[in-house]
Amino acid sequence: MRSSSVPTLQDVATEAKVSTATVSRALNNPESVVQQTRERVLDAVARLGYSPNFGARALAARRTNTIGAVIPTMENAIFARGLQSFQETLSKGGCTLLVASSSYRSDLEEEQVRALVARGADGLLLIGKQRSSSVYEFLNARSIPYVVAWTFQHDSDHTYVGFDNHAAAGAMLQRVLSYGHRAIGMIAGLTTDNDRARDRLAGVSDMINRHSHEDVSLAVVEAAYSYEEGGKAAEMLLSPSAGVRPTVLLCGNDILAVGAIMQARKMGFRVPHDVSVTGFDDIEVATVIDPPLTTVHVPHRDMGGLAAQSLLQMLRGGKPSVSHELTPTIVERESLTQAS
Amino acid sequence: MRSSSVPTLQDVATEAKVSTATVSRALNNPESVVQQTRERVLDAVARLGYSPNFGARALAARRTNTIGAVIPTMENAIFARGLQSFQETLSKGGCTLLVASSSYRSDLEEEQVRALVARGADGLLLIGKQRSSSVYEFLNARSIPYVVAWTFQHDSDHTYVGFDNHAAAGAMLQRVLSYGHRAIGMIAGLTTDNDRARDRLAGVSDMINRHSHEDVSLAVVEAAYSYEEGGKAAEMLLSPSAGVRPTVLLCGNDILAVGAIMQARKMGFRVPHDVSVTGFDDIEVATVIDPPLTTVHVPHRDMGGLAAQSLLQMLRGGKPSVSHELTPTIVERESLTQAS
DNA sequence: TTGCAGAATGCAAGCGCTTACATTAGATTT
DNA sequence: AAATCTAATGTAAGCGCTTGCATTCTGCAA
Repeated sequence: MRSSSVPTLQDVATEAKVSTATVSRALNNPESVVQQTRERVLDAVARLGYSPNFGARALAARRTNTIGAVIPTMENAIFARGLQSFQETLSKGGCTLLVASSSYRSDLEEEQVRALVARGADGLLLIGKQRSSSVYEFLNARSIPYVVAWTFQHDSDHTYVGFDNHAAAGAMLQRVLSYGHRAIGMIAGLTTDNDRARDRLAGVSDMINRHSHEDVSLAVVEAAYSYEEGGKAAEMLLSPSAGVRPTVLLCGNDILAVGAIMQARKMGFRVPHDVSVTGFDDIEVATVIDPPLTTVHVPHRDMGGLAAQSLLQMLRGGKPSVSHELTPTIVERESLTQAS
Repeated sequence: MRSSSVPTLQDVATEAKVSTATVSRALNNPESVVQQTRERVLDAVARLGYSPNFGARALAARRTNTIGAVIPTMENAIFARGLQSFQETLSKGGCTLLVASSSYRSDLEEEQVRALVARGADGLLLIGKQRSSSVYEFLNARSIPYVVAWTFQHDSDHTYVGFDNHAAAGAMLQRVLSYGHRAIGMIAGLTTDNDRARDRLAGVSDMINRHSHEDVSLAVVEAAYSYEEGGKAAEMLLSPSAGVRPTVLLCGNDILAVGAIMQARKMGFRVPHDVSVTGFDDIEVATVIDPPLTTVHVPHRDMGGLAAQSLLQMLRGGKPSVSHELTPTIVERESLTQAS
């Protein structure tokens, strides 16, 4: 072994008095090597402190056992749970996860996709359905499998593992209506470059149109996904100057909802007595805030797990995986009550 | 170009009618190639949709321009801000960030360190000072530079970019005492495998010992870093069966503090009137919760930026970087008031 | 025109690993 | 004991890129 340097496969081979091929096999495919040899090799590995060179391995094997995920943000918990189970399932399948974030910008997303692929990602997890077709072309040209999650679409060329944001938001609106609310405020996520936010907003407004005979009003404010922005949006909707004051604030996700609740309180409103608030996602904070949030529960863990399984399967079998549609449910806690 | 396959450097070279060396230079070192050639090459790259193979590049160049970071968790916002600016600075320096998480377990941390290095990380960001010396040995044997962040230690062999958790927590305790509190409750983070949590706890209790003549009482509960656990801990400390009821809850971080505030409310206490609560970190939620949290502000962004700079410098110059000690400050908002 | 320095480019040797194929050793049969 | 088969191991050819060194251009001075 060249002193002062990192040990290579060759060094291990010399140390164990076998060929590099045998070392490689002993490491990657242990049962193809006889017990005694295997021990000699592992011994040498330990003695030398060898660890394989990822680049070389990737180069030679033409695969990296790495899956990439491009998520919009790591800054809040929205994607954490789903990603966590995605990762767990992947790792059971012998794959590592590489995460990149796009900051909700599709140009950055494309860049990150390329970066992950350049780093050798064998497959990709993409969030949401809105992106330039060049991303798909790029991936297809390299026959890199991918799964689109957090959303769902019928009759598509792509593999989806997600749910219908439009329908789920519509269902929540119906629930809200059933509580007697007619003055609706909605705090939507920024709809630019975010089809989930857009679908949720559309789900609500489409459903309102269906109930138009009931004289329902809708005021919408868009807000970036942070507590603070949620609060600001709530302030706009609840301030006296804003016309008819909503009796309920439907929020595009739980972060916004929590921000809204806190702001409503600061303004002297009691939640839900004076104003109801609903969320979307059902992340941890939804159960902790006072009042506990009535929200749309998204089966994030299932979604992550299924997405990973699909990807793994596409990697192994090469067969085009089928889409999975999950169904969110409404979790009633205490932040939604009868219109006052 | 072999049809149906991903284009390689060779393909680009052929297409541009130059050698592979020239293509490589045109891409990595543009000024070493004459304008006209460069254009021909870039043209060919675009036409072919070429993107370089990371593994091959790493193998040949013996560097990846990748920095790894092993953080305890991605699940909450504690590390988000610091990591964000770490990333930004890195990317200005032409490096990519690879993140792995250790789940607050040092065996996993070691594993992740090896994984990142195997993936070709040129340098590493480590959180906290507690880890097996074999990690350092491993890194040193491979001469991989690393920076230890989120903590600080004088006279150490390692490069630290962080702050003195012990002192900061002590300072907060002093502030609390100055508000007249004598019955102190502390909700500490889990101290196993977490030196920051341990230092903060020790900072508080050491400071109390210094004030022992003032008859100060301290009750401690440890809790995992989640709103819910923070709430449970608060419940234990505030329940009537727990002996003398604390008039203030010092929390190991803001997440715990928010959980504690919410729980205190549920139990019918007014915050801060009946019980004060303090946090640590000053993450976004601290400003949004009601009442806004009095907490220790940690200069996360500076810390991340400095850590990245140090690493970059060690990578370039090879010179051992110096440690940086940052000073947290106490931000007074509304959750801490006079003892009742 | 010739010579020459310096810039631009090409050549080719690896980087550390995997894997098809060749070889050898052991077990089994005749 | 020879022949045959199979399992274990070795040989060596790349994988796609970078880079030291050799070669070929330039432009300019002599």
